[in-house]
Amino acid sequence: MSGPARVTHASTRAAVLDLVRAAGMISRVGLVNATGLTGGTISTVVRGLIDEGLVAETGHAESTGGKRRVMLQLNHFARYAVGVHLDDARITYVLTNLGGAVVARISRAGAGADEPAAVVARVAREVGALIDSVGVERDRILGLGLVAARPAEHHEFGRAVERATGLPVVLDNDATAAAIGEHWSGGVGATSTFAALFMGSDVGAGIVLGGTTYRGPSGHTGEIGHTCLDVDGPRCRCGARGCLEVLAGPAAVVEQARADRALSRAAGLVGGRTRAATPVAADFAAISRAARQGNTRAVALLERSARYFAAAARTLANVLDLEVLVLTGPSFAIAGSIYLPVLRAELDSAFIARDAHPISVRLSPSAASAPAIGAAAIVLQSELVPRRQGLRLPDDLAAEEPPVFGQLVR
Amino acid sequence: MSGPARVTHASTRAAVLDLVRAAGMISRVGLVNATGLTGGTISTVVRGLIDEGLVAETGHAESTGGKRRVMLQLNHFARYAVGVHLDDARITYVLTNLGGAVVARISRAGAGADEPAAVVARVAREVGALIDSVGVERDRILGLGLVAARPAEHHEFGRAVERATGLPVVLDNDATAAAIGEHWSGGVGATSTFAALFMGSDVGAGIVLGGTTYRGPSGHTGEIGHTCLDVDGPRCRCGARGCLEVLAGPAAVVEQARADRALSRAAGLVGGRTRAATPVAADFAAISRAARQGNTRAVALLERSARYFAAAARTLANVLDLEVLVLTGPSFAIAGSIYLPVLRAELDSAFIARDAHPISVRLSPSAASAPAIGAAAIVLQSELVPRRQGLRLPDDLAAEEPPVFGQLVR
DNA sequence: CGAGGATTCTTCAGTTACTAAACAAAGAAA
DNA sequence: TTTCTTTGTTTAGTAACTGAAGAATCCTCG
Repeated sequence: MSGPARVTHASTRAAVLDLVRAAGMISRVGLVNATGLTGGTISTVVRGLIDEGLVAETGHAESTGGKRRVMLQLNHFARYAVGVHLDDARITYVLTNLGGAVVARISRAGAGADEPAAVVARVAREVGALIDSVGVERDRILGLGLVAARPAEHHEFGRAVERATGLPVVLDNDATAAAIGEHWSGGVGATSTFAALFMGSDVGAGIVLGGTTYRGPSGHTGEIGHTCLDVDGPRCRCGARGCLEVLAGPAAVVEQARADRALSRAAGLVGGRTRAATPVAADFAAISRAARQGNTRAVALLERSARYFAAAARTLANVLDLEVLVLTGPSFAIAGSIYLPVLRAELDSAFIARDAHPISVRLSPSAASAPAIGAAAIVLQSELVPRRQGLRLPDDLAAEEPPVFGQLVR
Repeated sequence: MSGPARVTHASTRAAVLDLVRAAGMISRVGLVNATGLTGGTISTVVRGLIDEGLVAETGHAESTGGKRRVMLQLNHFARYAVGVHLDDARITYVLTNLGGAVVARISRAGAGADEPAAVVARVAREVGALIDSVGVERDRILGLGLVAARPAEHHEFGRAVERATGLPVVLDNDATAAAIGEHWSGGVGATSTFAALFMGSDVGAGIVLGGTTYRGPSGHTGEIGHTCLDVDGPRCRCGARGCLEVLAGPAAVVEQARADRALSRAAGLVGGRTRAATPVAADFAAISRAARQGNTRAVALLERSARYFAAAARTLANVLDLEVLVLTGPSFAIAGSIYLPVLRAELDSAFIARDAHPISVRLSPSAASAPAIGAAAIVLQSELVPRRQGLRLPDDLAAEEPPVFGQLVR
């Protein structure tokens, strides 16, 4: 069905553009070394990028004995992207520039049980406000990334948002988005193999292998919430026993805290007896606050959870031969300082490939908005990187194509 | 450093060749549909393959209203490859043709504590005998795949084998090789995402994602032996607690059986009190035999192990969104019938993406020699598939390049 | 200050791997 | 036989490279 298969100019252009972005500032010779292409090719590709206004020449480097290199930089404010993260507890909006830097950011209460149509209208309104707040022309915005825990359920919603905002919409998983956000924000090498451990209202992992995000055949990748950590443990909603989610997920932590009268009172848990609309995230935050203020029962509770997370992270690292593990998402934004040392200790002492290469465990510098930033980054990628690379391979089935994430809807 | 970056004719040629191999028999039009290339391109690529003697025209298909399709097939006996699997207990040799079909196969005792030089000489002799047994000319053999549990330790050994046999040698992990063997032998779709759960003297998993084998940045992929299944479990040699290997690996099963006097006697365990040279595999086989003959204690022991394996397999499937899981390796060749139903039940009831797509769990039809077959398949791949595809990307470090598996040494 | 080397960047002819489209060949249906 | 369908080949054209020559810029040293 779809178009030609050869690796066209488009992919080279995207690779060069991505190098310029990743490097921050680089010369044509630098691009020659980094890509393996010849100077002539780089010359023409760069000229095209400059003509489009995506890249600009910005001064010169020091001479190394001959002509000074002309330095190139991304023209950061040439294009923009919107990222929206639908969490149960909150909806986070960011507007980023071409470099993935956040230009504007707002956060509002979650949608709860509102009518879908009302939510669409609200999202469109809030996206409009976000854009207007910095006065960017609409035609400079490449699109809108919409990420959530179960993106497949938001397909129609995405279509509606597309109609309401007039922006092309890309759907994806929030954990995957968080990983892409980390990758895009630098800090992790361009070809690195890493996972973003995500904790929001639920748990997941975004996976990037050798610089390429891995989504799996049905987009259900990185379900570490259902990593088995006790074959005889309590039963999980997935049907199995002893999953990370039931043992140590945010909902489990909150439930355990609520069962502890003294802790409930000290932390001022809002959930209490009654099942409120979106209490897990709020209560988890309250427990984390209590822990940071030295409440030993809160600390013990979170450290217990962290030990389970550490075991799951180790499993993940061993299976995928990870180089980097980043903790992101709203819940890690709050409680990361408690989880981080526990995970680090586990992976330093028991990562199987540690003799071959170290594994770096760190907390995202922007954990709370990482999924939204990633959502915007996906838009940037899907606009700047070619849709499919390489040959289309068989399994010619695909009469009814499955929903594809991380690509523009329609 | 290394060569050009564009996707050259070589990769298309390899893709077409691989399609011919995978399909068994296919027409040019079939290749057009499968690749997305035009008829003209397929025409010239196929002509090249026929000229090289790798592909042959073999009759016609029924007409569908017009000219009958000329069917193409791999010229199976145009080239050969040798696969060698170094297990602690046994060394397995196979000679396969271009299609990956086993032409000759021998199996000898493991090397134990023999001198490396002696082992090299022995391997070279036995490879020679293997080749001579079917009278294939040396120059039709593409190379020798050498797979083992820790391939990095066999680098020098591989060089020596290369010198002794005169064949180019490719090193790789045995679990990865087993996965490639399964992939190559068909049964698993060309673009499928699957894992080969491997049990020999130890435990591992070979991973193929969307048709591409995943080796990780340091080749330490699929270490499911160190999947955590009990955060408070017994300590493992990797430094952690409750790893699959200590809870349910072959060595653990054998140890548990030896502690059971009645079972030891019934199964006739050779290990007994003393630590013999390579008893684990033999004893594991004895336990499996006893279980198949209805010994309830042996059955209970293996089923207990299977439950742990099932939990680890579920974790793996959930993280990678697997479509297929194949059990391979010598130990599954013997005990697969006991493990298979337990794993199947677990994944049918608790695989998180099961609503999106089914996961098929099956036993390899050639579990015992799968790693050796895979080793040969790696040679076929590394000869017929281009080294690197796409652009070489940055992280320009790599002054001292790390050892690369799955590619020819030198 | 100006020649000569070093380095960076551009230009341009040539190559490769494709596509598109016309054409030829072979069989089916009428 | 004529006409249609399908398969496969040939040919001219094109995109995206490479390689090599040349232009531009800067440094150094007499």
